[in-house]
Amino acid sequence: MRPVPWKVRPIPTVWLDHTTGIGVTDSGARVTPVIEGRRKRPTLAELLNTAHNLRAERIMLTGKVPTTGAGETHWLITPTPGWTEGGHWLSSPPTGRFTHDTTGDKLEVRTAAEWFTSADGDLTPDEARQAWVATSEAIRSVARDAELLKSPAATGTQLWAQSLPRTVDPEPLDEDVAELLHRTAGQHRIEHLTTGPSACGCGGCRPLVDLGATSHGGFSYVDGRFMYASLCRELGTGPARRLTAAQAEELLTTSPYARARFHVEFTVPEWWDTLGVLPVAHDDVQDGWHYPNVPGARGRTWVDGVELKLALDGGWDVEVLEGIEFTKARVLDTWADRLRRARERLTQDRDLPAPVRAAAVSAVRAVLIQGIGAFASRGRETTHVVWSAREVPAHAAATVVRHGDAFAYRTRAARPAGQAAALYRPELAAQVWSRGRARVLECPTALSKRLPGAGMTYAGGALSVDPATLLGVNGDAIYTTSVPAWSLPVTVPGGGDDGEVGRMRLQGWLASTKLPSTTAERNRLRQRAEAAGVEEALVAAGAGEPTADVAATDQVDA
DNA sequence: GAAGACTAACCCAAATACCA
DNA sequence: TGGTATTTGGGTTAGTCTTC
Repeated sequence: MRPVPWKVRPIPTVWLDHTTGIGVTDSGARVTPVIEGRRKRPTLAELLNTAHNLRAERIMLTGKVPTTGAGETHWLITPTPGWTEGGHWLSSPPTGRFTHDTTGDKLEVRTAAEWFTSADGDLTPDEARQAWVATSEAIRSVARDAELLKSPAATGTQLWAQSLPRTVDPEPLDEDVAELLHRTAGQHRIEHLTTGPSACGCGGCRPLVDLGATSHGGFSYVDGRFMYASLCRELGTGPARRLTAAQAEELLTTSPYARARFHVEFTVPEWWDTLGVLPVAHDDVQDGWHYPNVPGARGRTWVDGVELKLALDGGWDVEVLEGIEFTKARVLDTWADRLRRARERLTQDRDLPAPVRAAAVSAVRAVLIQGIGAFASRGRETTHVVWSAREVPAHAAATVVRHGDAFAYRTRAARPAGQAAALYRPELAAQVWSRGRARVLECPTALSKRLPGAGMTYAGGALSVDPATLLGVNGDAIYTTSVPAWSLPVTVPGGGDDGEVGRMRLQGWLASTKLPSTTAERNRLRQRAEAAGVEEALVAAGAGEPTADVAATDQVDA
C-alpha cells in the first residue's frame, strides 16, 4: 500500500520571543505585543491576540520557554479570555491549540526548539524565521512541492510519501509481526559504563571504568554525523515470513545480510573484555534495555540481523530459536538521500549567518530522526484539559496530571486505519535503530577497507576503543577518556573523518575533568565538552592551526 | 519585436547492477 | 553491508519557430 502525499499550504506564522513577546512576521516585519497595564511581559492571551490581529494561524516561540516540573502549572494552562483551548500537547515539545471565541479562528502555539537546536544560546525570532525559510528552501530544492509541515515528524513522513520510487509499493506488515516488533525492538542504546549509581546491577553487565581507581581523566565526545541518513539503505519491509529455527539458521549461513530479525539465546565469550553487543530487555519493561558483557553471561532476546552478525563476527556463541525474514526493498533510500542533499546544500550555503545555518541543519536532522520515529508511531496522543476531576473520562483516569487547578489527561487515537496505515512502518524504524546500535559499535572510517575474509579493517566505533577508556554510549555517541584517533579529521595523522555523512567524529574534548558516575553528570560533561570544542585535541594530535573554513563547518556539524 | 509554443540537447538525480 | 560503476529517465534550458 503506497502512501499518498497530501497537499498543505504554508501556515501564516508569527515568530515571538516567549519572554518579551517581541518578534517578526513571516515577511520579517517587526511585531510588538499589546500589553495591558504596566506589565513588561505579555500574558499568553496577549500573545494570542497579537498573532490574531496579524491574521497568523501559528505562533512560534523562541527564547526561554519554561519547562514544567512536577506539580507546577503548565505555562499553556492559564486563563485566556476570548480563546478556548482544545487538544493541547503538554509534554515535549509542547503545543497549544486555541480557537477564537467570536471568529472561530484557530491558532496554534509551538516552540521553535521543536525544529531548531542550537548549542550556543537561543535563536532570536528573526533568526528562527530565517532558519525556517532556509530549511524549506533546502527541502524544496530536493523535492518539488515539498513543504515544512506542522512538525518535523509530519514533514519527514510527508517527504517519504513523496520520495517513494514509483516502482516500490511496500506491503504493510501483518498485525502479529508488527506487534512483535513493538514488543521486542528497542531504540537508542543508552548505557553508562562506569562504576556508580548508573551502572547496571543485573549481574550480567559490568562497568568498564572503575572510578574508585581513576576518578579523573579526559572526556571525549564522539558522535555520528547525520547518522540515520546513512542507515536507510535497502531496508527490509513487508511481506514478512516467519522462520523456524532451522530455516533461520539456514538463512543466516546463506545470506548473512538478509533483512531479518532473529530470536536468539547467546552466551558472552569467556575472553570478552569490552561492552556488550546484544540488547536485552530488562525483566521489568519499564527499566529499558541492557547489554550483558560479563563472560559467560547468557541472554535471550530478539535482535536484528546486523547486530547478530556483529556478535557472530566477534565470536559470540549464539543459538537461533526462530526468525522473521523481511523483503528487501529501497523504501527509504531516496528519502534519506534527499535529506542528505538538503543538509549538504545548507552546510555549503555561505550566505546564511552561522547561527541560522546551524539551526537549519538541525531542522533537517530533526526531520530525519523524527521521521524515522514516526514510522513506529501507533497513532498520536492528545492532551485534554478540564477544570474538574469529574470531567475526566474513566478510561483516561490513569493518565491524569494535576496542573494547579486544572486536570490534564491523555487519550490515544485508534490504531491508524486507511491512509494513515500506509505510514505505519515499524519495521523501518526498528531496522534503522538496530543499524544505529550496530554502527555505534563498529563504524566505517575513511581509513576502512573491506577485505575478503578479514571483515572491516580500521573501523571506528565503541568496539575499537580501549575498553578501559569507555565511559558510555548514548545513541550514536560514545564517551571515552582519551580521543580515538579515527574520530579526528583526515587532515591529522591517523584521522578517519573525511566529512562524510555517517562518520563518527570528535565533537568535544576536555583534557582533564572529574569522570562522570551518572548519566546526568555525563550529559553535563558532554555539553561542556561540546562548548570547549576539539581544537585542543587537534593540536595534541599534530594538526596545524585550523582554518576559518574548518571552524565554520564545525559549527553546523551538529 | 515580443511573446508563446515547440523541440532537441544536455545534465543530473534516481534506479539498478555488481563487487569486495 | 558499504562502495562504485552504469544505465535510465525526468526535467530544465537554450535555441528555433510561429504568430500576432
